Amino acid sequence: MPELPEVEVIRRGLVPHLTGRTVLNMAISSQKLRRPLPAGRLREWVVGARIAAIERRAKYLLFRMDNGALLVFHLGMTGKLTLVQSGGPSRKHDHFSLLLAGDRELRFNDTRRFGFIEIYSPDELHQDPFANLGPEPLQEEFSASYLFHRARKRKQPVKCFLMDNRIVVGIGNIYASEILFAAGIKPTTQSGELDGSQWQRIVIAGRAVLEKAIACGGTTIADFVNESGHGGNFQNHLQVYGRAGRPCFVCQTPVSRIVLAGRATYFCPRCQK
DNA sequence: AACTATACCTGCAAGC
DNA sequence: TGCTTGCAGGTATAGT
Repeated sequence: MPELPEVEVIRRGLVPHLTGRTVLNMAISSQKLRRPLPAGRLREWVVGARIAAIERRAKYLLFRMDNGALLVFHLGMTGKLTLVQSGGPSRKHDHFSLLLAGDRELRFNDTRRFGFIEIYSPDELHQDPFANLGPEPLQEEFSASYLFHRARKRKQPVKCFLMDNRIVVGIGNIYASEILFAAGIKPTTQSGELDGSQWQRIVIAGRAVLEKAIACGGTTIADFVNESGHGGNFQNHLQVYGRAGRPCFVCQTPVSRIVLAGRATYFCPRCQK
């Protein structure tokens, strides 16, 4: 479900409500998510602590607690984090909740349970838990020269390369197709064959697509909702994703659908070279 | 080493 | 109607 824009939309929505709040208690379901919930350590480091800041790294949401611990959420495919009045009815697939000062409750709901929740103590943070991740696409380090060097000699399709979080984070299956359409590059192109100006187009298109998606409140295909339970509307701006057989908005050629590394991939065979 | 297929889950739509 | 099949926004791991 959520790629970088959706996680960022949730983060921005949570910040004004949760920053500075104290966690009074928590509820944990017995079902495991992608990993088992670290119940004891969550209780130890989160209950009674105050949320000092809410950040994002890649598709991870990070809650910096005032005791120095880091609470990490990953939403997987169907994870939702919503803020509700405390004591509201629980729903199917609710797996975790934080009871907050001020009668609010943060609920983690995840149908497919591909998401997870992790907690790092201050000691564990001496080592960066995200050291294996590539740069953020909205920061300077994501540049044509960086991509050109990382892609050298690689035969991997550029779409798969952009979805590798060791190369660059936050770009998932929807935005990979959209970015390559905006850049005018065919998703099957071997990464190592792209030149500097093509990478430059990918960098520019990447930032533009992701920023516009954030401004639109994210993409809701089936079930993405923000912290208030509302969908986004970038699905109304998608150029190729999910549009197989329908005319390209630019040249009217039918949009193609192929499968790369097991994932549906959409492109315009005329606009993308 | 580089790349792809698979596994993890539930729910939904399409086809028979 | 009811069954089966395929597909879905992520990513770690196994296999070639």
